[in-house]
Amino acid sequence: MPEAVQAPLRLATWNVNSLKVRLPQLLAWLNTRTVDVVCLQETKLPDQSFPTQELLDAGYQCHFAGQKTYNGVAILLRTARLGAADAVVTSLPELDDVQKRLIALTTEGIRVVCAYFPNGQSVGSDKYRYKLQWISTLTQWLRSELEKNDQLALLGDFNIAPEARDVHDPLLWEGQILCSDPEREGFRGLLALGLSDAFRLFEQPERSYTWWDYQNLAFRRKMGLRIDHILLSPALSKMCTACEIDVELRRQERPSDHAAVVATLMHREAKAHHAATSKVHAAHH
DNA sequence: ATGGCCCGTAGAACGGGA
Repeated sequence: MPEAVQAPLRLATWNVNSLKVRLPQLLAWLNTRTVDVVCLQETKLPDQSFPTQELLDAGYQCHFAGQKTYNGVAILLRTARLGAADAVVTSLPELDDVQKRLIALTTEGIRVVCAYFPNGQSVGSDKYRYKLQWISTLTQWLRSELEKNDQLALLGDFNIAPEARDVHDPLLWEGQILCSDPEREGFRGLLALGLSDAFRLFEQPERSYTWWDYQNLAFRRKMGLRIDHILLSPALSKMCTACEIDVELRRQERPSDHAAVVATLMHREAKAHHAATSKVHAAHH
């Protein structure tokens, strides 16, 4: 009797740019996609205003760290698939920060870290220095988290376009905020912890981006940046079978300026079964 | 050719986003 094939686990990240405005879209999205872990950024809601009941009705338990007007992060867990969350933290332990930019929890043995990196505003500004400091603090904290958890996923709005191919016009953006060398070094520092950029584990279409300016018909003209990412520890990278940007969210009426990124994880047995099934299909064509 | 947004907090513009 073959072992039952476990369904894939889907992890997603989406900067909603106000959860109050985007809640109907989020609920519709959750209804049509099977995503098990959903990381949200820029909820812009104090905790008492978080739509816990609506999301519970939609099948998700909520963990969040919010504030009025700015920032705010959340992790939603699909209750039909995932049990209770452990070891929830709502800030970087080493950083005394009023800005709500991080939440982490453990579910099914996976350490899920949801991050909203500072934007930085402009290179050389106070906000830029804060951004670099924040990234450095995150990196140090993740180093210790990885010692305790070999299954770790870092998802969120990194506000960093790692390479030229992640930018619609690399010359225009060269050295600018989101693309400067120190920011990109920060991104590489995260990879140096052993994390992999899930999106780049696979062949991807050219001009794949996750953010487009609301102005200048940027979305239609494919003038975007890839700044939202899913980074996976080696143990999870091995299980990753797909990573995609969901641009449908950006096509809708009154969209967030960000698209979602979704990664699929399968256990080895399931992956082997999947590969075998694909071969059978291929043989038929 | 140029510039054109959106959100929250306001209760009119403005700061922030990226």
